[in-house]
Amino acid sequence: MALMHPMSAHPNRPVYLKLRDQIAAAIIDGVYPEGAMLPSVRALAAEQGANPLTVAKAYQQFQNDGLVEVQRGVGMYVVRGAAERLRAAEREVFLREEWPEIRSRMARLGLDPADLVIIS
Amino acid sequence: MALMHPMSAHPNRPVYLKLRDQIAAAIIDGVYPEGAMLPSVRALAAEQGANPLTVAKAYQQFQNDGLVEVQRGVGMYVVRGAAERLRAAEREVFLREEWPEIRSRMARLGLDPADLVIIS
DNA sequence: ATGGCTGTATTATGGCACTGATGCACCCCA
DNA sequence: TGGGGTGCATCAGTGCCATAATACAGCCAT
Repeated sequence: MALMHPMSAHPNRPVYLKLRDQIAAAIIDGVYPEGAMLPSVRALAAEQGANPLTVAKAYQQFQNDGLVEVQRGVGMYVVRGAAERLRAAEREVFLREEWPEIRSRMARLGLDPADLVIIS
Repeated sequence: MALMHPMSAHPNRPVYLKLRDQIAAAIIDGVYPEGAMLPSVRALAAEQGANPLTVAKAYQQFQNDGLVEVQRGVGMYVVRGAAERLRAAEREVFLREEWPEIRSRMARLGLDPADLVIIS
């Protein structure tokens, strides 16, 4: 039988959002440490097979949030405390918006988080 | 600070997908018991403030999966065993595709499912 | 100072998903 | 045999996304 939730998240999630999530994860994980320079829009675009403008759109949100600092003509740098602020913000959103839905969904499916902790 | 995941889960989730999830939940929960007729596309559209076609698109997937039976000119009916098949299928997808991502995401955020079981 | 790297602004274009309005085919019941 | 209820097909419109081609402004090492 065909699956029912081919995409509970989003199948056709916009590229610039995927990039944003990926970069955010990299910052939190320390792949791009504080003070380090992010890959240039052109470099990351080439690496990811995307358009430089699309990468710029992903970067845009980070400077809006003050997580990266732009030095025109030089590059974009991860500000101090960015990783922690990012993680705190994500955690906040996760607990408030995502986790309740996940819980009720699991309940409906007859699953219990306690049981799944062991598995993975 | 602006949040990071304005739509990590579903901000702009298409209406027809929201409806599909909602209907699937209703079937699993027995709101629409086996053998019962689903609300007509027009009725549900009016109730949800959506377009009849959008509702039809949501229903479409259920007939593709053989979970509902169509009687032209009459209505759509929930087939026998639909709830259980639906729940099994959803559970399969959840465990295989969603849960791993949730786990790694929680790990990145410094969260542990075991701790959150108590909260909610 | 010049070439090469940064990010950024502008404009245009194609594609695709979502939504909407209308009309048709079908079935049941009075 | 009508009338009102089904689902369904077609066509059109709208908006977002992604791409593209340029061009500009700033910085730096050679």
